[in-house]
Amino acid sequence: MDEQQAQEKHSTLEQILAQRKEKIAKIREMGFEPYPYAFEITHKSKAVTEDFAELEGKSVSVAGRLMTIRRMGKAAFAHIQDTEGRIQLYLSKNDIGDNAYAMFALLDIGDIVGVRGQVMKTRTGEITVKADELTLLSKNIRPLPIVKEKDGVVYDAFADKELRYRHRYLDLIVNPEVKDVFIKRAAILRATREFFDSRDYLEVETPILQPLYGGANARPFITHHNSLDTDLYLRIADELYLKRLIVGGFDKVYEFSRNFRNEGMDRNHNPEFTAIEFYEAYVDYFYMMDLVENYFRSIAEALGTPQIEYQGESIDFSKPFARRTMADLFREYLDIDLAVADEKSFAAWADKRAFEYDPKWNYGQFLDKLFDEFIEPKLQQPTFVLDYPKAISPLAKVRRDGDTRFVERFELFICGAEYVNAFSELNDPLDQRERLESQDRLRALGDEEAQTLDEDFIRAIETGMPPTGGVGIGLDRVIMLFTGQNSIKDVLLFPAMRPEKLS
RNA sequence: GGGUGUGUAGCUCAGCCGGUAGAGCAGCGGCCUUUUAAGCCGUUGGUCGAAGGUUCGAUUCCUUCCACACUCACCA
Repeated sequence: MDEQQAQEKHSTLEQILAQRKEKIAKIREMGFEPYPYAFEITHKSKAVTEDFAELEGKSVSVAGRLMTIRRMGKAAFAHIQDTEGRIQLYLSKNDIGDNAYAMFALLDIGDIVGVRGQVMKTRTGEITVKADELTLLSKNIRPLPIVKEKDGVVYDAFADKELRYRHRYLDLIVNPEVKDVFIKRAAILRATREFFDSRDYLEVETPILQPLYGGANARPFITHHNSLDTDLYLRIADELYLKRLIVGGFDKVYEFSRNFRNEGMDRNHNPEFTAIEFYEAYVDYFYMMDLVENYFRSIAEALGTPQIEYQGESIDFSKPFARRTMADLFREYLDIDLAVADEKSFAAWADKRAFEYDPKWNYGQFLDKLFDEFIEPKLQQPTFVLDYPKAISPLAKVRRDGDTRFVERFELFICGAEYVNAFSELNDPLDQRERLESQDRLRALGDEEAQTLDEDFIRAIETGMPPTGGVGIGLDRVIMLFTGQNSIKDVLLFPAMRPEKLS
């Protein structure tokens, strides 16, 4: 007694851990193995409740994590939770035997158990497995957050976002609705793959470690290859590699691309995120617009939700998406005529509206900033925005009507946020070289996000790339949209966090 | 980077005008064979995010720092 037992009475976290380790020893002394190798399950919790009519009185074998325990001397009720839900257990000393019941007395919320027993209904009508046999499958030593619930009201919810993100396993255990988001995420990825596979697209994998980074405007993560003694970059996009494949003769390719961008983090940005890029030879951006529209429609259908609510806006994917040119939108929202506008007139306009700008901005930058500030938030219903300034789109073909200030590029906006970026891909090698050289010059002048000149990519284009339509979609945002989440952290299982300081 | 807010027990939270901390759940010891936020009796558990400062005295006031959230900027 005395010292050790006095110690055991304390219940700081460390003491709780010590107590539970002691329980493991006791359980072994009683002849039970706290960490056995397997357990045969006949029914998931959901199957027991759904098929109750058939199963009543029959023997089933279920397993899961103990989430509630209500002991009443020689009998107890408990709930176990498995992937699909919860089922109540009834354990009585008579049925499982003195020894197993004594072992059960040492169990805690968070332990994983298997039970074989009869399906029944309790006096209050809850479907329950009346245990004949109890098997401990894994003894927990670290206490779970205790979340209680009554009549649909949750008490003491595990709500601290930092803890939820850092210890996602706990979040998944005690906040079951979190699971649904990730199940839906998987469904969206599956539907995406089916969408492209069924259209004869080839799924490909291209390097994540790249000697040069390109295909987007962003700062990269840099790493080092020891045996090559060379720096490599984590890709910011896979665009330039997919185009090489188009050159190589794969006419339709797509890739789920985990991209890495060394930039700010917020509700819409995580340093690593998932895009899908797809390229198709012999088509232009009009064709791709139709494809993208069909893509969103097919995802909505796959999820069985042709209409969704997001941030207070009702979106009906069965309706056609709006298509507006930049010129249109500037005329409508800002009363600016892009055909005659220039830096001076933009500046004058900005002065009038007290909009802060950098006098060094060129035509393209002005247009970009004014669009972001004044037009983007207005685009709530799905809207394709067509024709971006050439200066900010070095990989897109200029407009076919001869207005060389603009390129054939579209972005898709929903609820004021961008989801898709696409071009009629530039396949004129001379033009391409010029544009990337001009990006290179910008970078030399300190624009860290300007694109790099990748000679091998130029060589590929020089080899001859067919006319091609290309699209990138930010999948995390698509998932946010369809799961109703407003932070990217809530659709990533392990969002980026500052490393935890373990003192 | 700026602004706002938060940080107290394993979890969820109180703590007034400064006098070194409370509750519920969990834990521990009991009672209890149809409970379900089970109940009842008893009980342990805290470097009050960190470091300074003011003060006789700081969880409380001030400063700095750290972490997180929200937000703005930057950024797809």
